[in-house]
Amino acid sequence: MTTSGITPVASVTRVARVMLESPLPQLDRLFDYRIPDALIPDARPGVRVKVPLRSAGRVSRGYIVEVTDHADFVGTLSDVEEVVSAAVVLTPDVWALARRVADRAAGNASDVVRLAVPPRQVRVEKAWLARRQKAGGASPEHPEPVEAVATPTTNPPPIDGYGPGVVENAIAQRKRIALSAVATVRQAGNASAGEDEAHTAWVGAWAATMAAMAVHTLGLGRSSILVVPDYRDQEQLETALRALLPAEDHAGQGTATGAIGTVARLDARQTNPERYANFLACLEPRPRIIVGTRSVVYAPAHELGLIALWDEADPLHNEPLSPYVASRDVALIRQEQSGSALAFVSHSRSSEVQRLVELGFLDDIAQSPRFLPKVVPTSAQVSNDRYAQTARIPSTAWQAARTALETGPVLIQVARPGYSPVLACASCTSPAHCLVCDGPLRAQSKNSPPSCAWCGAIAAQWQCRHCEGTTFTHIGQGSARTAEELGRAFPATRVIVSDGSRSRGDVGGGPALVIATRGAEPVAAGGYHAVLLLDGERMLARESLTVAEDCLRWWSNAIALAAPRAPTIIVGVGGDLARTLVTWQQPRFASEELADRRRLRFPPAIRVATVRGTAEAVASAVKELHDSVQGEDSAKIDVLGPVPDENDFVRSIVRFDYSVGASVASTLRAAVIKNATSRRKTPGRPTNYRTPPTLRVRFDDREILD
DNA sequence: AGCACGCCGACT
DNA sequence: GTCGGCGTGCTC
Repeated sequence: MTTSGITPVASVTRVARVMLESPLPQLDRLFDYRIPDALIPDARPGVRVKVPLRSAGRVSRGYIVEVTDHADFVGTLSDVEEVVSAAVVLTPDVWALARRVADRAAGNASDVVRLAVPPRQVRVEKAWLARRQKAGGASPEHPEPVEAVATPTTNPPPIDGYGPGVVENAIAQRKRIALSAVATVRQAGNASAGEDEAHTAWVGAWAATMAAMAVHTLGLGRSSILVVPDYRDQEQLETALRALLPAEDHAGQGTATGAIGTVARLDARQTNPERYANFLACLEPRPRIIVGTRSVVYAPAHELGLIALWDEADPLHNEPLSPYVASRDVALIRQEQSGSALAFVSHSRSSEVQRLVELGFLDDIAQSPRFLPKVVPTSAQVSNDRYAQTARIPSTAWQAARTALETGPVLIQVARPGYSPVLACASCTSPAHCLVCDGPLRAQSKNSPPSCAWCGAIAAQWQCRHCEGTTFTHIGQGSARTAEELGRAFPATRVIVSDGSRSRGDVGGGPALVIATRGAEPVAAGGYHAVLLLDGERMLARESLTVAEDCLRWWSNAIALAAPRAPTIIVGVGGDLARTLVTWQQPRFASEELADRRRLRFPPAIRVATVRGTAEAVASAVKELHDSVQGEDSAKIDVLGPVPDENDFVRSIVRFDYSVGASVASTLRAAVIKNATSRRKTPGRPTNYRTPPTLRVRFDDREILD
């Protein structure tokens, strides 16, 4: 191809910068490879590749994240071995997000990318590429044509409950908001649509609000990502969306190789082909509403206009895979990178979100006009009624349930079954603690003396630390039995049970007794005519720093399933918690909770990182941490422990201010890499035995407070 | 991970 | 001399 005197264009070396799919922390950086001429058309940023690593014949999978003309690497480049597929699956913004999320949690970007990009499904991908080619002639050589923007056929309905235009403006101005959901249920769409399914069309008002927000965003030509904790919430949201969008927008859900409509979904219950088809649809250059559980927050989205999380404090938003970053934190980073609007929608208020509100980082949007559920606290004093006594229900609650059952369904919330009975002081009902180590006391069997769950000491000469009491009581004993007995107490009434294993999405509007464990309450058509929160004391007796916050969330979400003006009876809960529910002022409670955490220097007032490993590895990491902070910053970090952990490891907890988070993460990351690259043999083991990583770090673990 | 390189003890 | 044990380090 050389013409005399002219430098051939092809002589410029094309370099691919590649992220390797490897769990090794020392490989968590970009590697440069030469792109052979034959691969140049397909080797674009975002495609999957195979590249050689270290020695001939060994290949690693990875993604090209950048293509340049100059390698940073001084040395001979290896060639990219293969472009696995021309599909650009790791978009630049998702890559940037993955890198930032990994850095914040001292983890691998490739671990985050694994959450963001589902496993490749060859058939689905081929069908999608062929359809794209046919539709727009899109090809690696030609930029993808911009498809006609889908405009909603119906005008977006006003987002009501917050004053005219308030939420719409927040979306248009790309604000970050904490939005208090309206605490009742709504009928999705109008009654004429799908009459035989009329009772299934009731959803929490939050779902109607979030759906309307997404449809409004769609009207601005932008995509939304809606993140929910579980599939039951997802079903409500999809029901609400179906009511606002024409049927064709929901197309393609069952068929992995068919085209996906405006609404795409990504959740844990999908088959791999279904998930990949929906994922690929998100890559298309048209605005979509993307609905799913926690990892949907990483979905590629064309012109992202809104990220909205429902009930962000639900533990299901916490990712159980390394690097364990909760969807709230991912959303905050993604909002910053994309400049989209961001909404945390909930009934209760977490201390994390309250902190962001008090910083002025989130705008607090309250309801207007104010919708106040009718909450009635009552003592645990059991009614004189014979049936009520059998079921241990106080008279107020008993009467409310009886009255409501004449006209409609009644919800009874009980604690999770299988909860080990909690021992408490018989006179003041505060949880009983071990006199030796302060651990929780348990009764092994009915008649054995209580012993400590931590140190095993028998609590023989026990005395309550709050009052003078010396006798025990079992709190919330037998809530499973409660359900059974309620059925007998209300004969001739239909009893529906909904718990973790047998959960119901919705129930009809006729009289029925619905017994649900907290978090598994079905939506009732028209709302419940009464709600009974029976196991309050027992739920509060959990050993956790976040117990009050958790209970408020469970109770608030159940209360929000009541019909307007229908009473909620909460049994055996008084003080601030009851007042918070009666006045429906969860943010004020969260503010006090946050103030307490500041005093105690607990999250979310500060951040935490757990460092686990051999005593030497942990000590060395902690030393580097102390060395890394100078002067006044040294007061922003403190270390608890080390204390013994599982199998000869120790554990330290690092507490640090948000302002030094990046530095703490990079220091601990360096310690992890150093540990992984300089491994030593373990004495007394077979030759060539290598210890598994002897240093692990985890950021922002909520469970260390339990 | 998995493989190459290099530095000390027993050997034809 | 040098063979090969295993500890250490690197991967574009």
